[in-house]
Parts: sequence; C-alpha cells; structure tokens
Amino acid sequence: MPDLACSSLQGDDLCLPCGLARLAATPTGARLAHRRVQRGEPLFREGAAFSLLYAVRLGSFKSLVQGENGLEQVTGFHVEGDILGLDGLARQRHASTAVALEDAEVVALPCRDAGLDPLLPRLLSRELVRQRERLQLLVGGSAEARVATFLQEIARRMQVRGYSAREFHLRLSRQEIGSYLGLKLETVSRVFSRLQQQHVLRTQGRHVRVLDPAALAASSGAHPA
Amino acid sequence: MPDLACSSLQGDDLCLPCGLARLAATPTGARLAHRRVQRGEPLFREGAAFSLLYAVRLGSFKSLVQGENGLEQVTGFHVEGDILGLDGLARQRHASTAVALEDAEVVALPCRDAGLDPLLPRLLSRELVRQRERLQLLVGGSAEARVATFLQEIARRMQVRGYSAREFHLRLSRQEIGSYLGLKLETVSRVFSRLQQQHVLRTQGRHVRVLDPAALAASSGAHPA
DNA sequence: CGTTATATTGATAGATATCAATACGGGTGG
DNA sequence: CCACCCGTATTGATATCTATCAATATAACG
Repeated sequence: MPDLACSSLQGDDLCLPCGLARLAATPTGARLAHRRVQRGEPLFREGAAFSLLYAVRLGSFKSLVQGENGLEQVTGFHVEGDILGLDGLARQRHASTAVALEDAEVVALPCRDAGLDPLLPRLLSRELVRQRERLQLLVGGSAEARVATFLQEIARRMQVRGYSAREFHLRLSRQEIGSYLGLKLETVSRVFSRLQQQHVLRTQGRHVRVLDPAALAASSGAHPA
Repeated sequence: MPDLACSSLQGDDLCLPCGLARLAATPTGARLAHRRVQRGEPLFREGAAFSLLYAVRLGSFKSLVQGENGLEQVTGFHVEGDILGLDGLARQRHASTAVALEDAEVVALPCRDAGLDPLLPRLLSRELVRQRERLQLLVGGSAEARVATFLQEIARRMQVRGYSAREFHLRLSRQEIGSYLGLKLETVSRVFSRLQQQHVLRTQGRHVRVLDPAALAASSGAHPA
C-alpha cells in the first residue's frame, strides 16, 4: 500500500518508489542489478538493443535524441525515482540516449517481470500525459512561461529529493535548457536576466535562488497576449 | 503472425490490426462490443471514468484537451486501426476527449485482457515515441514544415485506408489544424497558399491534391535557417 | 437566396532567432 | 599564487517569423 508521502507527492496513486519497494520485496527483487554511471557517461544509447528498464536511485540524467542533422536535442531531465528506457519497448531498441548529469546509480528492471508488469501500462500512460502537457507548454507558452515552468519543475523535484526548492544548482547549460525548451541559449539567458531584474530569482551561472515562488508561478502562465 | 502488409506499413512488428485480428480470434474476442459514433459526437470525454480502450474500425476522430482558459486544443487525429483512450490508464480517468470527425465505428477493448495485455506496453511505448517526434516537429519546425509534415501524415494514413495519398479531404478546419500544429489559422492558410503558388499542391477549401510529393517532403524539413 | 461559418489576403506589431561582441569562471601551467 | 585560456554566459543590434487586427471572399446550409 502506498504510504502517505508518496500519494501526496505524486497526486495520484501511482507511485514508483512504492512500486519499487514492493518489487524489491519479492523474490525477484532480491537479485535486481544495481549499476553505477559516472557523470557524463551514457546509461544507454539511442539505437542500442533494448533489454532493461532503469529506475534512477541516485543522481540525475538527461535524455536526448540525435536530430537528422546530427545535433543532439535534450528531451528529458530525470531524477531519483524516475524510470528510464520506456521508449525502448516499442521497437525493442532504445529510442533515446540517457546521460548521467552527475555520478548516478540505477536499478535495472527486467521488463517482463511479475512485479513490474501490472504497473507498466500505467507508468507509460502517465508518461504519455506528461509528454502531452510538455508539448502544450512548448507550443503555447512564451519563452518566459517555458523557463518558469522548467524552474518550477526542477524546484519540485529537488524538494522531492529532500533538497531546498528555493535554491539549487542546475545541471544543464543554457544551451541544454534551451534545447529542452525549444529555445536558443541567448533567449534562455535573457529570460533569466529579466526574472532577475523583476526580483523573482537570483542566478549566478547555474546556481539559482528563487526569491518569489508565487511570481515564478505567475510567469509560467500562457502568452502575454 | 503479422502479415506482410502490416509489417511493411508500420515499420515495425507492432501492428494493431494484426493484434486485433488475433484478439478477435480468442474466446474473449467473440464478445467484443462494437459501438457507433456519429459525426461530431464524443466517444469519451476528458475527466470521465476510464474503463475501456477503443480501436477505430471505421471513420476518424480528433482528440482534444481543454486548456485552462476553456479553449480546446486539438492533440490528435486518428483513423482506422488507431487506439483511443491510452492516456486514461494512468489515473483511470480519460485525459482527453475524442470526437468523431465523420460517422465512425469502434471496438471496445477491455484493458485487462489476456489478449491485449502483452501488446499494451508496446503500444503505449510507440505512442510515447510518436508524441516525442511530434513535439520535436512543433518545437523545431517552421510553420511550413509543420503543415507539410501534417499533410504527409494524412496522405500516408489515407493510403493505409486504401484511399489515394495524392488527393483527399481534410476533416479539420484551418483552426483545428492550427490548434493541432501550434499555429494560428491565418498562418495555416498562408502556408497552404504558398505551397499552392509553388505548385506543390492545389487546395480548395478542405480538399487537397498533392501535385509534388517530393517537394512536400522537402518542405517538411527544419527551419529555413 | 440570404445568412453564417470558414477561408483568404493584407498591413502591422510582437516575439524569438541570429549575428556579434564582451564578460565571467573554472582549471591549468608557469 | 598569479596569469592565461577556453568554454559558458550575458548583453546588444538587427533580421525573420508568426501573431494579431482587419477587411473581403468563398463556401456551407437552411
């Protein structure tokens, strides 16, 4: 049964850490393989044969796909509790590359497993909904809204991990943030500057301190129109 | 075993019509409920309790979500063979509304079913990959690229349904197309006009005739930069 | 045939991209 | 310990694209 912290944090009754805990308690779970990944190293690469899903235990990852021009585009940012590799199920081949943003540790999950099986469709469905929300943001939101939402997302995740939601260190460059948000790095930088002028936050390079969470939330609304 | 047409059309070995055929052959399949939906009518609504998935048998659907402002945004366009309702699994509540664009017929699929169960994660994963591709297009592509890709997608689907890929009738208004592509209706109209001037296609209202498929494909590339 | 929704086209404004120059910062080697 | 260097970030000027506002035209429909 999901514990209180889980259900309140996730907003629904689908809590992966709980599921994992259950899974780990089964005989199968006893031999779940852990794996460590160093900062900058890939956990898996786009196109590689798919065999395992991974749950992030420690650290964070970015996922990316290669554009047809060879440029990499950042498609995701993942922390502790997130599942990586879901997009590999379709063709039994990874559809994205996952790279550790800091030294990290994952648990490998055999995807045909009695413990995970019943959870899998719901996990995937949740990802689907999230992706759509992200799409709506990127399509309908201004640069400011995108960056503000991104920062709120990071803050929320930091909080989940037990860190401050008010002050954190971005593990992505302006370039990578821009790629993730469909913006150029200069635009990301300008938005940061503007938010700083408005005393919504203070940034120094990748270090961010949120001064006015409410104002940040307000900035994440739709176009100024 | 998937037949040749299926695998060649889908580009992978995950073919829903085939899966359905298999499913229909099982004892469970014998009592699969069919349901007809009239043009303009919803198959299900966002927020409604989720219980069934639907496979489109005949006709086409749009799916949409309500923006916070009450405006509806088109998030999908579905034809024969597509599965509707996948986003409802996560919270056991539909996350989008599906509306028939013409008189349509669907088969209801109980989502906990021995026949469907093994297919479900892969179907979901495929949707995930598609959604991401769509996102990349909408974020990185010019208005022309978006419209061109949209038209190619329609053409491909028309072909799958046995119709001409060169000439077809759009079942969406400029407004709806714009909503789907993250553009304003005027922009969509202008792109159509431009493509017409370049003799890539001929449009008359919602009727489209593709004159130069190669040029259309070329237009679906990234920004003119 | 009139009436209304949809589509086209034009003029202009607003937002982000692009090009370019400068500033900062972290690490290395002198 | 300081100076230098290179990747990263900031800031400015301008270009480009799409949205917006507005008018007209066309199509759908009773």
